[in-house]
Amino acid sequence: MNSYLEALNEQQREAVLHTGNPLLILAGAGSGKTRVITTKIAYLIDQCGADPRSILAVTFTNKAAREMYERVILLSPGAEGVMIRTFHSFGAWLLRRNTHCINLKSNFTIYDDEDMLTLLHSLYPEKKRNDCKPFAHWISRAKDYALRPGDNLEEISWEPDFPEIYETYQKRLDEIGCADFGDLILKSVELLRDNPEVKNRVQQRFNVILVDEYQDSNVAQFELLKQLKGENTYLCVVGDDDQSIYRFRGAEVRNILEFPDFFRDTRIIKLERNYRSTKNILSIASAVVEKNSGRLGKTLWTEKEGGKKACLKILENQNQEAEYCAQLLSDRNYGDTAILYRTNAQSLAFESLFLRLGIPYRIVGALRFYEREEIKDAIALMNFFVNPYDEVAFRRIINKPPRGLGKKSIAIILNHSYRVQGNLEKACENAVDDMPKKGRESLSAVASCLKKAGTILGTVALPDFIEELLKDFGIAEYHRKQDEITGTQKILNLQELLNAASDYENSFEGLKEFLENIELDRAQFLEQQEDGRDRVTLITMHNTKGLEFRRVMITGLDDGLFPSLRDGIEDELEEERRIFYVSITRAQEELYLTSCRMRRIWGKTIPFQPSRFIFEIPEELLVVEGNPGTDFDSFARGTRIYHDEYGYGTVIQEEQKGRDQIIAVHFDNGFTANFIPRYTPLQKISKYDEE
DNA sequence: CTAAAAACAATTTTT
DNA sequence: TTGTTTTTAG
Repeated sequence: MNSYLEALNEQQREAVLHTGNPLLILAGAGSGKTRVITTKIAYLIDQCGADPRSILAVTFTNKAAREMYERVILLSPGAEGVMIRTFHSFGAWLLRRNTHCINLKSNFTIYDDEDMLTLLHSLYPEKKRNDCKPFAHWISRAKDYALRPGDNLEEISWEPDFPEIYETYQKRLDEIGCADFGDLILKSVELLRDNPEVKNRVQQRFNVILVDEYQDSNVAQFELLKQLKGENTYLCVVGDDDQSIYRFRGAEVRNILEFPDFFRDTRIIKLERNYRSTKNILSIASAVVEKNSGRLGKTLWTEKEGGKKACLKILENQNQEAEYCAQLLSDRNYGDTAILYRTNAQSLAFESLFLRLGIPYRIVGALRFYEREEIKDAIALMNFFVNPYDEVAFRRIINKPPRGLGKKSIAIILNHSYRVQGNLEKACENAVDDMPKKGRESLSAVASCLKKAGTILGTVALPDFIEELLKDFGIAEYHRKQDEITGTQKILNLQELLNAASDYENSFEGLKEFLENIELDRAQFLEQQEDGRDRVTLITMHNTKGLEFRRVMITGLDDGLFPSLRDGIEDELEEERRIFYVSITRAQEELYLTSCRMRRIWGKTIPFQPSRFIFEIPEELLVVEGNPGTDFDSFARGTRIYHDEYGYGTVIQEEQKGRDQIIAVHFDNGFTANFIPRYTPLQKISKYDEE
């Protein structure tokens, strides 16, 4: 009967069985925390007679939510009604049901970062789009910290105009009745705070709240939790301070550190047994993360003694790096291998080589489907149809393809919109007569297309409806032409979008649901492309959270790239180190590290030194291939050298700093530069070698 | 208004 | 170097 409890270790079982006061589970990497959460849910339903509908589980990504749901159902088929969502998706769910209590249109659209920027830009047309970017960023940050325009925003930005711009932006957003990502959380907090009856209803519904990846929650999300927790709500959060890697996005480690202070009598359970990695890999991870201060401190242990040592390879450039990984993959163990990198751009070298060699791969998260022009166009069109108040969508679709409706026409339509409470669809209809003759016809065509769409909806399957809409608006034709000119696959991508729509009901509600899922779960299309084939995973370090692979290759361990090291602030270095920690702990058995001496960035070749993190790995756990300091030792003054980019030159100065020799080279082209020969490919040449 | 030319940013990481 | 935004000329 309690078979799934028997599969747990003592701490895990304790965590599952715990009831009453709030519970904080500090779960190290690979300690089976997902198993604990899923088992806990199943146990509550099966053994404690909890109503599945009264359980809310919050995860960090939609993918994690889906996986958790599947695992729960596997354990307990009766758990179907349990709600497992991300914070944002939960916020959207809550707000949709209560738009009347808060200034949101009933069919409000969710704005992503790009939409935010478009709206800001439209409010400040005299500013360049790029100059609006920092403000969009600060607004997001402010919302992460649950700060509204009236609050003290000095922590967010010193820019004197910021509070006013934030206020203007928010005012306009509220007028349009739309929500950006931050609003999904913040407006939820405000909804519950200001509407006791709503709060009561929600608190009655959810008796149990579980939060996964709690270390990456932000202040606003913590506020939301406080609002959601009623007197009798059982609250359980699971996290690992060592794996907090989203501070740039407002994640606040203090949420986990101060959780016991806010919720009195919190029970803390640590899960320290690691089931994933070998002892060697775990020792490396521990040695690295121990360099951080300000951690709660855990000691992971495992029964998997020994294991292979990690292997570090120093390479000349990213092409060699890709070749090295390809070599390692010659054993064709694709499916259990992951190649990790810090920035998405680094995937390129791997992709082109693997394509050439026929190594099957999949990219997680990169080349975001939803960010593509044609997809955004299609979504904007649907959004505008659903929500005619959506100015951002309106601006995107009104003159695409070019139909003679530029700045002037938009201004006229916007003017009209004020007379119809901002309804831009009606404004289009009404504005037809005011149009200069050029735009008149095309605007009336737009208006009738929208009307026609309204009559078709519900009569045909959703993909057919969307296809019709795209055709009528000329979007399909526009991108077909683009495809012909530039050889892209925009039409194919649109087809993919249509396919995804077939899962939804052919009604207004179905369309709305489809749109919301797109906005909140952008990864879902990419995952649909998975065909179960054995493939290498190419993935950013951030995206690997929660995943594991038998063999992991961490690439680009170049100082400045990883750690990223922008201003060298110590705090940020600690976060980078946690990213390294997360990356290392993805590996079950084998760990490979690579570093490049040179890297082409923006068409320029930049020399790099090995990441400082490499030196934090205990020597006895690491095998180094391609010694970083082979025969580049002595560059005496006067030595002639050749450099790939700068050409021929002479060493004019030389000094020893620690174990590195630093030389200054005066090139024949007049340029002078400093190098550390150990890390820079310089050829020593004799005079006779020169032409 | 559109299309071509010029200017300019981009490499952190994502809901 | 690339792709995108802004300026300009028609």
